[in-house]
Amino acid sequence: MYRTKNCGELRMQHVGEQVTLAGWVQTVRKFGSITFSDLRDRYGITQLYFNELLNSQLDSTPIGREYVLQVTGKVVERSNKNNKIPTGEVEVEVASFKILNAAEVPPFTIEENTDGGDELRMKYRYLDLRRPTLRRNLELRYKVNRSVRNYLDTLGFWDIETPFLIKSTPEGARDFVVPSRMNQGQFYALPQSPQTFKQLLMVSGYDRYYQVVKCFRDEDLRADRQPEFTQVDCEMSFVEQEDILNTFEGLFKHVFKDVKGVDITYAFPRITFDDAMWHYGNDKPDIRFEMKIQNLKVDGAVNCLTIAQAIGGFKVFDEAETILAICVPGASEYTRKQTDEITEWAKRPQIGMTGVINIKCNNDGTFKSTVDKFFSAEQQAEIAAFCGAGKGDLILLLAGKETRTRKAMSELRLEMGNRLGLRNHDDYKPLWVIDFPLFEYDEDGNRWVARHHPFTSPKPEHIELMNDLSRYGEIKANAYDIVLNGTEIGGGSIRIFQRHLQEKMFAALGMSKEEAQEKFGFLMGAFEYGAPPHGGIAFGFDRLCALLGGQESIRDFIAFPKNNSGRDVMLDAPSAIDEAQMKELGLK
RNA sequence: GAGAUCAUAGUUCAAUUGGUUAGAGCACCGCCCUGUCACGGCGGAAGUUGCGGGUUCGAGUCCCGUUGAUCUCGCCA
Repeated sequence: MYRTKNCGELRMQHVGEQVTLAGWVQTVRKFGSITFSDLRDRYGITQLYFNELLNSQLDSTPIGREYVLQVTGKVVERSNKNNKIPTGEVEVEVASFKILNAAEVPPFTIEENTDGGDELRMKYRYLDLRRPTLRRNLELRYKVNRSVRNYLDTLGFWDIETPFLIKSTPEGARDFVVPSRMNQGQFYALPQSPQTFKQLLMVSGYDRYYQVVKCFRDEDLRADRQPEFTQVDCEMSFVEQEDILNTFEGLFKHVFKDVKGVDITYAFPRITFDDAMWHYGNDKPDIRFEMKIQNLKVDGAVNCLTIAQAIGGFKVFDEAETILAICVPGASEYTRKQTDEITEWAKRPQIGMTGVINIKCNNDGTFKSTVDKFFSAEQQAEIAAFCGAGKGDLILLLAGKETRTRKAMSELRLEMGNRLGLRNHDDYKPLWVIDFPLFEYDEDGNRWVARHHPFTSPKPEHIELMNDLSRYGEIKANAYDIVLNGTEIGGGSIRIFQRHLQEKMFAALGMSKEEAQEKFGFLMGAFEYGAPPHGGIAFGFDRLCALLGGQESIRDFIAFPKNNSGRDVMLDAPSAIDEAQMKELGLK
């Protein structure tokens, strides 16, 4: 046995015991004739004490950072205790030690706060993973995983694996493909999700299925996106939307309680997609703070009369399709510099507005705005009243095309939430967004596409509208997202389970009968052999872990992540393959 | 496909309007040190300023190109 105890477990109660530890040398502190060293493993850090005798051995066999060391000695009470670490009351007085493996000097410090940059840490990921920060993240991930499995197991869900080498489909994200050697010139695709398989499992009668499973999408990346990522994929039969929302709301409450000790006792708020867009400008509202969007004018229709009554006419407002406002509480004292900063922020190409109008509702009841020329004090008071602004508040207005302006206002709201410190990551405010549109119009492709995916069922009362192309935009789906603190962490739908409706759906998406048969014949065939009503949901597992860990980036919650360009900088993948391999695969 | 920011010692950063021999912290190496735990003291080594071109008497600094990184928009059913 290499060790009798680990580096995190020794306490006062162990004083006097003879122990053997094995781990990595974190630091060496030499004092002439005695030496202290910290030994680290996954469980913690234990101080080693080399007395005068042992110290001379260190001269002949020196130890350095990250050496793998085995020591045997007696646990003793420290004369100077360290209350910063759990083992800080004791130390091991080394009687003998053995270097199990020497180590090069690592390229960055392996401590709580490393001095290494992202790229370097990725290249030496196995070293970065020794740091307590990363270790805690992966531990959290494991606990979330276990908690999810425990909950679903209790409810009788079965974990069933589905294949990774599958067929490429045209809809949705770009597929990763894998050439087939035995079928030259043909390719498998890696699944974007196990969607069709889990539906087939429902047809097979496995009415409660889940899987913690890798999914693959060949799209451009972000801090919270990886080319391969993990989903908690679930599906149930003989359920309605209500059953699914209740079941998985329960899952979230369980995980929050289990992993974070957070008790959410109330029912998650539910908000329709339309309301979310109207009040927050997006379909994943951050409801940790209010600051709801005020719709002064939308698609040319004026809701706040005053804004159409500018003195001598105000071109910016008159010509705008949409005018939106938010009321920033307690910000009326913002300086010119601060409001300019906000304007500059809105003018960045990613936001794309030409400016931000502000009205300061001063504490003395007066108004000061960038549009004093166009609106009298009384008129500004009316606008303030419409926006629900009181003394001391700052109203920010954006005007322009509906889509762009709403999107920009959504971003501005979040930005102001950040500036005011209203987005505390310890504050968990989950909600359901429901009643998503079934279709959305794809401007580039000049066609209607499925907003969720083509297996999503329209609301029964809206099926009729599928016969009228001009009303596609009105059709709502039995689709829902779960949103946490402004991030979509899961989404799902009640599925289509009848062949005729599925055919109708494919036709609505502009797919010919032949094409639908070729791509999804297996699914429609299955629907002819007794498919039960079913529906499900999938959660972005990496994102959920990052949120629970209070971080933006999912990378440090994945043991071996890829960088911004989808590269594994440790392996240096992807890479070229040799000529012979190419030939064998029929690629050359 | 696009925008922003960045690239200088092992590492994290600095270097004034373009001006002497490119500096500092940490890490590393050597010597000293019996209670440290961010140990301390003294000394030392360490650089093709990502790469290629240009402007200039002179470029880490300005310009063009290129490669890579981070964040974002498009994209991600």
